[in-house]
Amino acid sequence: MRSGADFRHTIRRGAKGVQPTLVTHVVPGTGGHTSVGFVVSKAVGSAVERNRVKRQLRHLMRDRLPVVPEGSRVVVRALPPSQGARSSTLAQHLDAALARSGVR
RNA sequence: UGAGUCGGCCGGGCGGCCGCGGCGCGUCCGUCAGGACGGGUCGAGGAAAGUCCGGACUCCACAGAGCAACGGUGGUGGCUAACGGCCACCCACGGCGACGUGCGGGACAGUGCCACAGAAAUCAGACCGCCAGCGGCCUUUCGGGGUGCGGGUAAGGGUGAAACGGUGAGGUAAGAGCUCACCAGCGCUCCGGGUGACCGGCGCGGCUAGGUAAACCCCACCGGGAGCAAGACCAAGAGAGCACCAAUUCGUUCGCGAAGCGGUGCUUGCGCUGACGGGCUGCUCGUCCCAUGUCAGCGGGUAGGUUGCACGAGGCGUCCAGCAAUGGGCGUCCCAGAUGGAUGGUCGCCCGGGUCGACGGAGCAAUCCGCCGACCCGACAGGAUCCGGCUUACAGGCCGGCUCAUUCG
Repeated sequence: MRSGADFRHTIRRGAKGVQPTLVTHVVPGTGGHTSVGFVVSKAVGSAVERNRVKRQLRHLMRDRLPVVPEGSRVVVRALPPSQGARSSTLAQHLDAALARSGVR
């Protein structure tokens, strides 16, 4: 996901899943390709720390693409506690948040 | 061996599995666009950071020029595209020393300021003290002493960051560069050395001069403005109303009626361009741009895409010139170009450091060395047009030069 409009639409209309380190927004089955975006604000940390979190989430989300309905739009927002978190922790929270957002 | 100082460099490594961005290649599929798979190659830093200086590049303005204003820089010589940077040297200060620090032009061009303390803070200054004289009073051992008044005195005391040179001698009522000798310091002439800042020396002068210019100011030198969201190209898009013409479509009683792509004209809105009048940091000649008004002409706007954009003040090696900064020759290499922004995720082993414990060795001991194990830690920090600097942040480690102290030879 690349355009600001897609991000805005998904965050406003998507089903929310809230966890300590992240929040997911999912709009299922709008047709076309499945798209995923990440939002890591400056509150999370410096550029180095934000990139690290974004890379962890990108790899975790890649493994979960098969369980997301085809054509969905997903936005993962990282919260400040995600700074320095282990990938295993982020994985747990991502699974739980996606479940609350109606995936699976 | 210990203490110190300066410079240079590195800033985790290897492997398994799963992945990412750019650019070539091959095979296959496809309606041209393109897609799939395989393989190759390149893919963050010493600070990529802060955005503080300097440039390249681009646009705007400019015949441009002078003065003024404003901003910046400030020992000398060199280096550089340039710099407020770097190198070497000078001077001052600190250190035994290696070395470090410097916001290093001018305080006889002028103006201002110098708190508190102190009597007095810059054409300085009599509070105490010292001194002789004078008159009154008190006292007297008849020498004088005390007190008071005006006067002389900058040697002494005290205040201060700073009090108008220092030491000695002469001199004097007491003193004073008042005079002399030496020393310090200031100015000037001359001689020698150096490209220069400046250094060394002979002589003379008047005897003595405070600080502050990151206070105003003076002097010398430098400076047009905005910035890659610069700029260029392309795609898409390009208002409303009225009138007329009208491709085409629909209906038709074949007369025509309705809708209307597109075009023309008028009105209005918005934007752009030009002219007039007016305004530009001030002035002069001159010129251009712009808010608004009038007139004329044109049609846009918008971070959509492409480009700018990565062969460069380039990296590495070597030789030469130079104390060095740096420059030159030769050879060799191609080395990030993303745009919600790639260079990674995870696991294992190793490496480095710290703490604790066991064992062995040396020693009277504190302790040191070796080896093994467990646990913990591995920093600061992510390109966004590019380059040269500066500044700031940084776990830990490596290499080298030099200095001082001690011991031994």
